[in-house]
Amino acid sequence: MARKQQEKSRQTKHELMEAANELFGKKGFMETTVAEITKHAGYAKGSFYRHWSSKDKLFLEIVEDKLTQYRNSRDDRLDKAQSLEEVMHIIWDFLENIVRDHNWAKVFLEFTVYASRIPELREDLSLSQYRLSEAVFANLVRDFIETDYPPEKLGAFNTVLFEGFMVQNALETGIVDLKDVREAAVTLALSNGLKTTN
Amino acid sequence: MARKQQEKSRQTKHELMEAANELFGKKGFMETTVAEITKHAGYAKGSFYRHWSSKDKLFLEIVEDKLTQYRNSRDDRLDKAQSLEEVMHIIWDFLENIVRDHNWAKVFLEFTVYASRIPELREDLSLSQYRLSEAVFANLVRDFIETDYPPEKLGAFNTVLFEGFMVQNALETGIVDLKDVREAAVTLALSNGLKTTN
DNA sequence: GTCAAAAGTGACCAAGGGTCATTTTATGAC
DNA sequence: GTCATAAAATGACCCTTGGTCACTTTTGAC
Repeated sequence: MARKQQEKSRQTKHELMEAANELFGKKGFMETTVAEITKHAGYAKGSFYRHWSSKDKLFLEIVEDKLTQYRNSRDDRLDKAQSLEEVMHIIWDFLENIVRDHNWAKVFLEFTVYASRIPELREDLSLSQYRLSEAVFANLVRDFIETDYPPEKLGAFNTVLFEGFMVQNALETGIVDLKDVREAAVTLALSNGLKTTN
Repeated sequence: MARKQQEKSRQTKHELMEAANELFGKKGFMETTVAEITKHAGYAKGSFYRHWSSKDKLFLEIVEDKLTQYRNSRDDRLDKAQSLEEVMHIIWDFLENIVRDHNWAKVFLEFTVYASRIPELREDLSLSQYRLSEAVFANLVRDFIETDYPPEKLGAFNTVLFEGFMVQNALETGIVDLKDVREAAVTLALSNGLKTTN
C-alpha cells in the first residue's frame, strides 16, 4: 500500500506549514521567502510547490486553520450571552486572542492589504473561511439590538475598529491600546444599538 | 550660469513625480515599478536614481506634498469651529478629501503596512509630515472636551476608524461607507468627550 | 530484485529594485 | 565656432525572489 507515502507527504506539508507559521509571525508575509521556509523545515525550494501552487495559497491555508482554531475557542461561550454588552465582550475576547497569537493580526493585515490589489486573491479573502466575518458579528449582535440600526453595520464596526487599531499597532504609535478600542467598540454598539444610553 | 540645467533637472523630477503620482494612484505602490514610472515620463530607469535613492523615498516625498496640500485646504476653517461636533466634521471633511483624491487613502494604507516592517521607514513614517497626525487631531478636539477623556485618544480614534474603514474599502466589502464611519466617529467623540449624551 | 510512482532536488527563468560606466547635452571661456 | 568641463540621461548589468521543471532518490507492490 501507498499509505506510508501519503503519510510522509502530509508530514512534510505539516512541517512546511509549521516553519511558515513561525517565520510569517516573526518577519511578516512579504519578508519571508519561500526558500527560507523550505530551508527552515529542512527541504529544498522545489518541494514547496508540490504542496501549494504559490506562497499566497499556503498563507490562505494557514489563515483558514487559524480562524477555525480561534472560532472553536469562542463558540461555546455564545449561548450564555444575555446582553449586547456581553456579546461585544465575547467578540473582543475573540479579537484579543488573535492579537495575542504572536503578531498574527499584523500579518493578517499585511496580507489583506496586499491581497486587495490582486483580484483573484481579493475574492478568496472575502470568503468567510479566510476572513474576520462581519456577517458572523452581525448575527451575534442582531438579537440584542433595540433600535433600527442595521446589525451588519454594528457588526462591521468591530472589524473596522480592530483593523484600524492594527494599523496603529503596526506603526507602534502607542497612543491607543486594545483596551481603549474595545471600550470604544462597546460604547459605539450600546450607543447605536440600545434605546437608552447612559 | 548653470541655472538652466538646474531648471531642467527640477522639471525632470517634477515629471517623474507626476507619472508616479498617477501610477501609484492607479495600481498601488507595490504594483508600480520604477521602470514604468520612468517610461511613463519618457526617461530611462537610471534617471530615477538621480532624484531619489529609492522608490520608498519618492513615495515619502509625494506623501509630504499631498499632506501639505490637504492641510492647507483645511486650516482656514478651524477658527470658526464652535463645538466638538463641528470640529469632528472638519476633521472628517479633511479625511474625506483624502479618499476623494483617487485612491490615495488606499495607497497610504498599503505603504503604511509595508513600511511597518522596515525599521528605518517606519521611523520616517511616524514623523508628522508623513502621517495623519493624531497629535493634530488631539489639539483640535482638546478645547471642546468636557470630560477627563484624554484628547490624544479621542484624536487617535479618528485615525483608527479611518484606517479601519480603508481596510474594508480595500477589500470592497461594501458593508459600511465613509458616512457611517464618520457618524460613528462623531458618536464616539460626543459620547466620550461631552458630559451630556443624547 | 525490479520497476513504476511518489517525493525531493536545485539549476534555471523572469521580473523588479538598484548600480554605474558610458554617452549625450548644456554651458561658458577663449 | 571650438573646446573643456560638468551635469543629465542611458541601459546593460547585478542581486534577490517567486515560480518551473527535468532529473535523482526513495518507496513499496509484485
